[in-house]
Amino acid sequence: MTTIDASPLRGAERPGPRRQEVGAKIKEYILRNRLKPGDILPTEAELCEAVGASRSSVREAVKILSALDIVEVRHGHGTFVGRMSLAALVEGLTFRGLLSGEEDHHVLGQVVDVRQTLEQGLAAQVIAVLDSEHQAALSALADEMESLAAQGMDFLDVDRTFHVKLLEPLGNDLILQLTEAFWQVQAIVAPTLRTQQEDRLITAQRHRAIVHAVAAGNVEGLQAAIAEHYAPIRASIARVVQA
Amino acid sequence: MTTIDASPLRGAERPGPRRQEVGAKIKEYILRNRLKPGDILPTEAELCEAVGASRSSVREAVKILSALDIVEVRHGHGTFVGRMSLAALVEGLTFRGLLSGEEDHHVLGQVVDVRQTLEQGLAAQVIAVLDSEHQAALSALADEMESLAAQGMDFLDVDRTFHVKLLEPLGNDLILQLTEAFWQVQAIVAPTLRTQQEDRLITAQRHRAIVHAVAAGNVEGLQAAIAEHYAPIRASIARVVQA
DNA sequence: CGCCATTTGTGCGTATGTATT
DNA sequence: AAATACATACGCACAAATGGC
Repeated sequence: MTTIDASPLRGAERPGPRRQEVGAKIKEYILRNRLKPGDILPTEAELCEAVGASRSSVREAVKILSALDIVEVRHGHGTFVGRMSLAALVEGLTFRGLLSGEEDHHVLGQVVDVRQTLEQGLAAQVIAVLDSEHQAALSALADEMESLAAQGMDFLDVDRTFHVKLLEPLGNDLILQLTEAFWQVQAIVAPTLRTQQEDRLITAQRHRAIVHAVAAGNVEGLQAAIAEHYAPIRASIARVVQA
Repeated sequence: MTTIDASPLRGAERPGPRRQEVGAKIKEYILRNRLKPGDILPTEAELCEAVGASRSSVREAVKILSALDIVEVRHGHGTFVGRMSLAALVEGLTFRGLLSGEEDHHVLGQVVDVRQTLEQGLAAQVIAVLDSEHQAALSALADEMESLAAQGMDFLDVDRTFHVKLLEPLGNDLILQLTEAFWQVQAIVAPTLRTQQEDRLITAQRHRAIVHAVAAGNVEGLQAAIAEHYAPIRASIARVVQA
């Protein structure tokens, strides 16, 4: 028999809502079988039989797990173990930011705080583990940003790549994903405060200052450069609060 | 008519899965009506009619939103705007940690890295804004921890409160919630590496060192104290990796 | 207290869209 | 091109929980 049981659960218990129970069992199944991202899971019908629940309950449970990127559903193909990204964090924080952004942008300000804290706090380690290869890559990205800014174009993708590359040598996946997540939140929420084009030019130049500080191996200089890099967005937020 | 439309969507489009479309409309509804956490939403039946979808689709959409804590469903009562906590981050990261913890605990190690980076990076601000009231509270918590540790009892709740109180004066909700989220992940995942009782005693004492550094207004001393505070858990992780 | 209306939770049948073979 | 396997969507009926009367 292939019954999936998270816990022995004797006869008449009330383990909460059905979908929660089913979700727990699916997670148990993944753990017990040592499944990795991309591995396929049983079909809905099989899951129904295994956990003893109806399709509705199984579907709702799977949808919750897919929202957390613990599983990934591909229409007409099957259900697979997800890549466990921080997409849920992005969506949740983005919505909070949009909701708060109707008046002030205090959530956006907090996101900027966290980004700056993380990057400044990691400044010493970044300099310690930096190799010439990454340094060259960062420099090239700064060039590209300045070029795009000069043409009045936005450089969102380049900016995102820059901040990821900056922390990549640390070898900490979680920090990288958090960085990208907060970047995405800012990128989605920030446009509600229409930043001037001047700010973009300044921001581009501030990335070069970061590269210089990294190359010089100056920890305090890097921290200062990071702080100045976030100054324009902070000013934009403050501007809205006053108005 | 009370039709909820996120976008004009002309006749025959393919706006992706039904539940996604419905979820977007529900979020739109919350935004447009400036609803706050705790406010009630239309019933499932009303949502069905408003968005023109079946109850199954609406339910799946609502379940996804509830997983992100954007809405909160109370059986027999109704659906409400959620408190938008970071519960989804906790659940996702916890599962990742448990999955990786089957062999090494690299996810747990990354969580510790982030916690330490945040607290060290905020050390200067913490000292700057600290008042005597919070300082007394932290000292009392350190006392309690040492007392509990001496009796061989665990002090999880006290530890959690300590780290929250430490960063509370900063007035940044997001940082506070992230701190609590990562703390929860560590509290759930760490028990899979059975930490010795000695470590608990040491950890309790290290909290007192943090209090002293804060009181002394010594930024670098505080950062060092924070680093040493995380040393035992790091050692436990390293121990498992070797074995 | 019990009763009852409201609302969400669960189960099931069926038809449709999608991808692989 | 056809067949197969699978997820998607809809609709209905009933169960369970909550709150007010």
